[in-house]
Amino acid sequence: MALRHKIIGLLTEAAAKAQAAGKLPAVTLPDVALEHPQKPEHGDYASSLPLKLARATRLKPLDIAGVIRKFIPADPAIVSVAVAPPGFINFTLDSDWLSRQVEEVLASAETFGNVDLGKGRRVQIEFVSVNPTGPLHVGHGRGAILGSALANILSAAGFAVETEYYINNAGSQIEAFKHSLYTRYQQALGVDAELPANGYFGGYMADLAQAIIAEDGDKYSRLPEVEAIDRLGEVGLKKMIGQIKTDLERLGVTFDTWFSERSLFKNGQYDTAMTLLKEGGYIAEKETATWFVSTALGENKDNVVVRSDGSPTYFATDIAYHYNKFVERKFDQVINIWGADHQGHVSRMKAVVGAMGIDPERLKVIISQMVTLRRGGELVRISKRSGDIITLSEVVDEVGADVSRFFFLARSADSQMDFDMELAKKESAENPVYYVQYAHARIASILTLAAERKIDYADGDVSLLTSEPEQSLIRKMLLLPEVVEMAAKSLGPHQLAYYAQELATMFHSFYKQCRVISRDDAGLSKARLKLVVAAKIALSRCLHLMGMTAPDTM
RNA sequence: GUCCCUGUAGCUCAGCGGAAUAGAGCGGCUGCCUUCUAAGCAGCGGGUCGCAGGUUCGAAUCCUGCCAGGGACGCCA
Repeated sequence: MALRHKIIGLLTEAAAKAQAAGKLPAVTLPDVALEHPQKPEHGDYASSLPLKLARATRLKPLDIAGVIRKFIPADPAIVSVAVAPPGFINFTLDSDWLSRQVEEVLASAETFGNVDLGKGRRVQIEFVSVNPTGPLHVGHGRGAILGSALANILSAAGFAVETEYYINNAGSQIEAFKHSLYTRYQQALGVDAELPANGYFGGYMADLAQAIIAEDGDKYSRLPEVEAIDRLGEVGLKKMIGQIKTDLERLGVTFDTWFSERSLFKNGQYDTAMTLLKEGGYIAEKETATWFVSTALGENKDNVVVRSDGSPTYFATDIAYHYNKFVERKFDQVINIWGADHQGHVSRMKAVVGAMGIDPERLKVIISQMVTLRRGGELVRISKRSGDIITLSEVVDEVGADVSRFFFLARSADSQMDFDMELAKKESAENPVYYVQYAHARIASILTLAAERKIDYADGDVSLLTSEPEQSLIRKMLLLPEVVEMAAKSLGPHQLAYYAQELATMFHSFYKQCRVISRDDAGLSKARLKLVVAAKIALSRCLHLMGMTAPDTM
């Protein structure tokens, strides 16, 4: 069990025992707040529980703290429990216990940092899900990286995670794509043709047409137009999806499932979902269209699900899709990562989930805010319709996958961000990405030297690790499980990026102050080798959870 | 007009289930390479936490209003 929970447990029990013994009024206990104090002299963990109890019990916080402290049993991990004004209870970890944790980290190896928050519950994370009508740009990259890191974190937190890309391959945008492609195809073959007004004007469409001509020649031009548009369009879609997949793989983003929107119509789930809503009384006909009456659920307005021409809207298929997620596939929890332009969709989606009899709390939507791409001071437009577009893969070409990932992960999804490629490249020498990876490489280098000198440190005695730099490094390492838990609970992968930097700082500082491989003190060398291996585990876990590489040389 | 996100150090951002002198990186200024990678370390300087009220023993954190920036309000997706 994580240390943090253990201490919370000690406090809760102590307060309850104090109440049972009549030393503390039997008021309802609040949730125990436990934090890491800023000042080292305040210990490793501090609780303000006495302060919170002061009003209800009408006692002085310091007195409450004194009473609770008496009921906290001795624990091997804790050397002291101190009462401090205005009413804190401070816990300081035992130095021997800390040293011994190095062995624990080594024993857990690649599972170090894992926690059992999820208890095997099934979580689906759906992200990116861009219409396959054009290449990915930076904004999509942000969602992709966020989603894949979150998937890693939730797995580490004990959830059974499945990642998914929802392919919107039905609907009017797809029709526009097919028409645009057909036009470009004709043009490439020397036929006079004009793009539809709602078409895709990007240069990549002409490239796509050329690529298809290179493979299949002009065979689609010999078909009747309607059939040609469809057959050609399908080939184009397949190629587009393939390109998206490749771009994502370059960033280390993969999916367990590529889910087809069309399948919802083939297997009848679309009809089932609509029937379900109809039976619930949430469907109404008005103005020749069919509406989901979201106003009945407190929404601002109703939404069309079936247009006057009988075709379903995007919202309608999304309803069916969520029916599929919750009812057919029975995910305990579903997380959707959407771009900022979809935020208006969140509340009605939750409303509709509730209308289908599913607890809306099981659906979490993360809105990743806009990314503006810059080159120095210059803004780069990323519109898909206009020809002027910097694709995600171009960004990855320039700054690399690791840097891209770290830059996106170092910000919470809530805040808009500028992605300045100039800066990402220019700063590369002083980059936090390299700072963290460098720590890992330095350890690898130490281990190489140890191997060259044939040092066997299996019998290293970790109890020798008592100095301040050593203990600080251990303390920081031991926070990884807490960070994983926090990041999983708050769905905030950025916390890992900050922690990784702090951990690297502790290592670099230790490295400067403590010579690991020394001819003078073989015993200490062996102990420190163990420490360094443990730190390497913690660092590489961090980097891997973020989907980054942990290089041995730099 | 309604709704969502943001406003913290020169810049980019953490912190926002309230609590002990507000943090990091970059940039600026000082020092530090005979031994495991200086892509490093140690230190200095830098803040009315957008503004105004309110709740509280205690607010960057919670509530209300306002201001500023971005986004959404389609029988597009």
